[in-house]
Amino acid sequence: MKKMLLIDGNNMLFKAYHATSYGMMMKTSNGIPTNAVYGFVMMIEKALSMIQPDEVLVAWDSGKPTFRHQVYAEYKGTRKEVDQELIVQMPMAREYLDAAGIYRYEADGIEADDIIGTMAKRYPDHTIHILSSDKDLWQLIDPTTNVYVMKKGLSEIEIIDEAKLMETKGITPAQIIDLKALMGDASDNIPGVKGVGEKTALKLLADYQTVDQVYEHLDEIKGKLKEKLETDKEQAFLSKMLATIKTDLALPFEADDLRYEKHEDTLYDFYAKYEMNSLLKKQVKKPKAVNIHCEAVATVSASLLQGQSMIWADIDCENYYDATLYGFSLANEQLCEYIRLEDLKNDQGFLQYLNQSNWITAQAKDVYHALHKANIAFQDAAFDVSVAAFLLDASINDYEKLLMKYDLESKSKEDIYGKAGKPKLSDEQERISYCATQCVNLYTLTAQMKKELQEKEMWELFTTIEMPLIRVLFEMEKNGVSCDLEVLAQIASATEAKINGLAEKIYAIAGYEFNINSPKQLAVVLYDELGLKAGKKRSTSADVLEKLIHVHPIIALLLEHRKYAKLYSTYAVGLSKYVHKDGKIHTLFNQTQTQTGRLSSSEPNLQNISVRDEEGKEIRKAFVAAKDCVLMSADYSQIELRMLAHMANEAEMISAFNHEIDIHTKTAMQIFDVSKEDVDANMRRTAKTVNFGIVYGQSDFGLSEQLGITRKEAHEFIEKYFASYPNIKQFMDATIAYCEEHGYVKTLFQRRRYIKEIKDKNYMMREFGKRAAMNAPIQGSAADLIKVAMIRIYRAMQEAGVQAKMILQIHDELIFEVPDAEIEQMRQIVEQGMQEAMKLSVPLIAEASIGKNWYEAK
DNA sequence: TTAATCACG
DNA sequence: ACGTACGTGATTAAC
Repeated sequence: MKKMLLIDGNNMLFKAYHATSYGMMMKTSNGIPTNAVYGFVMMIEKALSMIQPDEVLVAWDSGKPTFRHQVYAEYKGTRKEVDQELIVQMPMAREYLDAAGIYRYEADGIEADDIIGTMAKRYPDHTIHILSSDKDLWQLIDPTTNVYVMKKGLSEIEIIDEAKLMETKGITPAQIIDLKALMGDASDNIPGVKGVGEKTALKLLADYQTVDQVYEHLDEIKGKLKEKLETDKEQAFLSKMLATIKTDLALPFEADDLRYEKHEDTLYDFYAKYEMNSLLKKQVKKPKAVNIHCEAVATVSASLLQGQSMIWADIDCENYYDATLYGFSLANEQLCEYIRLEDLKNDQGFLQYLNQSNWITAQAKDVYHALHKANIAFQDAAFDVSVAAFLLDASINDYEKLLMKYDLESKSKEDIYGKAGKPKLSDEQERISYCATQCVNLYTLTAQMKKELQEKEMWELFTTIEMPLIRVLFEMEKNGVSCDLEVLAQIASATEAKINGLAEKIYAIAGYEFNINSPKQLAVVLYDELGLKAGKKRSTSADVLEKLIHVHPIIALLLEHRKYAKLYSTYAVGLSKYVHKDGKIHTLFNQTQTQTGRLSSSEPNLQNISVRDEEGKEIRKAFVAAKDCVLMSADYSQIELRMLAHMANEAEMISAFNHEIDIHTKTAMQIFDVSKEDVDANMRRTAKTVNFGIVYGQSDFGLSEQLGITRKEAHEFIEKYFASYPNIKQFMDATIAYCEEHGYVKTLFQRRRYIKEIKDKNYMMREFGKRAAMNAPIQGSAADLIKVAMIRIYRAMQEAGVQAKMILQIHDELIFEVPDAEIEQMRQIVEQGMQEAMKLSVPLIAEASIGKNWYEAK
């Protein structure tokens, strides 16, 4: 017999919401609540795996009030308000069903119960499974129909059948209607008899079976109960009618339409969109069985050393600096071989091949590091599939995701090599087989990706920027930056003392000791113990606390404590853990990480070293130049605003940059309607905030929050801004329109950022999409620009044969370690390289400065 | 593992 | 009526 699963959508979603809405609400990083949908998914997945149905239907209540609602309203007045957090998740739950390929139905004036009742009775040759916590549905139970109830939140399911119903309540399915008629059901808009609960109702039914019988024998009943029954007699019969589920609706679908099969790809996207990471991980694709013959050889066959071959480095999972290289596998369309590290060092053919810039790999930067550590010379790879995949889809930021996206065999690398920091003894045969598989994967991917990059006009970006950049980043990581552990240690101990002193004062005010680093405990102290007025949320973040700084003396102490705690743990102590034996920090520059095309830096992040705060800035004194060298820092002046002026072709702003007018002063003149002489420091500061805000697509509300002014004033500033720079307004509008049409925006170098949120049903998501669309071309083009500059400078340095080294990039800033003798030569190379990286309609200004350490070189 | 916080451009 | 600035990474607390 076929199995049909009928799900009461509203009931399940409500249940899920209330089971998950205690404490901290589950939300996406953009603030969309997802708890109810998450619970809903969990329950449905659970039911699907338990029942293994052939057909599935999720029925929803009518959006418009039904007859039952209207009747009920007469007795009870208006219905209870539903939480906004739940309402926004209703369309999301439907979105999930569509992604999962589960049939759903709703129609005006029809309730879910009646849809379920009709389907249950229409197919006596099916086994019917109903998923709902609504006891009303128990009236549908028969030998081929049972009801599943979620128990204990989301994890357990209880099955109710005829026997179970008799056992627990002592009634038959048909008597459910009578039960409801007597006891009512507030959640289901059934009034019942006032003052009669479940216990009384069950007793009456035990004696008289039905409501009709109860009233026929009313004379046998005594006292208060009799009165109650008499008073609400009409209501009891009305309730019976209301509680009776319809089983004869005309529905525009049949069992065949409900056939269910799992939709892996669309579900993956859904989970990713709403950041349901635990579900995302379970969404594994079935690996394809690939059987590749690959053996370890002493010398690589000649056929693999002609033309383009795939090369996969057999490296473990450690950070590049500590990683172990075992060997390489190579493949072309006919052949696949593996060569051990000790053998390849004697294989002249292979060593030569690596110097031909004709090889293809993935995560080339890691391969460069491995080759370098093994003392093997090499030329750049011709094609890095990891970088290519990232350009085509920025969400593909690691190799496992790449395999997943292209549906290739995926044996986890960690299974073979162990995790970073916890390597395991690997089996050579297993490694060879893994590497061979990846080589074949490279083969599959390369042709496909090359075509796609060309179609999307990103081939130039790929070959002239991203591929050459790999070498530059490799060199920077290898070079590292010297770090003075003594400076860090000094800051650590000084900071620790301040932290302890501040903590004591804070405890004295609070009246007891608590963990100041715990936002939860701190909120209790501030908003409960000290009675400070909480805003919307009981936030303890710095921007909220700053508004309270004059309200209570503890606030200033807390802010200071925070500052030093951060300084201590992240910088003074945190950085020292990354100093290698060579006295240097070797950060990672991630090329395939950000949505906009910027680099990111990690392990440690050297792109967020303190600078705005004077005491924090001291950390920069720990970043020092080698003996007889200086650090040279060169940064672009207002690169994003210049990029915006160029891309929007905004004459007024371009002219300001061409005449070397301070752009914030210029904007202040425009939005305050004053002459240059009348712009004071405060006006310039405001204009600066507006300039930045515009780049981020900020709203008047956001600007008013930022500046501490009224929303109206902020609105006027923005109006003035767009009136002064009309092409910027036009550019922003055109960018959004382009994104809405194509689903992506692009940079000067055709780098794409796909923004699926732009078409989202959810208002907040859509607004976020617009802001991201406005920002990405600007941020991304600036990222393209500095990448070009880095490559040009790297080449110029090679040509000049300097000893100087590029060591850091901080988005609009490059840092070099420069021998004293090369300072002027490098100043020329660097400034020219940055200024001439692109020809824009505004001048690009970059200035280099030097110092013995990073603090001085600014 | 996730949320809150804060450092940077 | 609602909610509100783009892009990152590290640390800590708490589940």
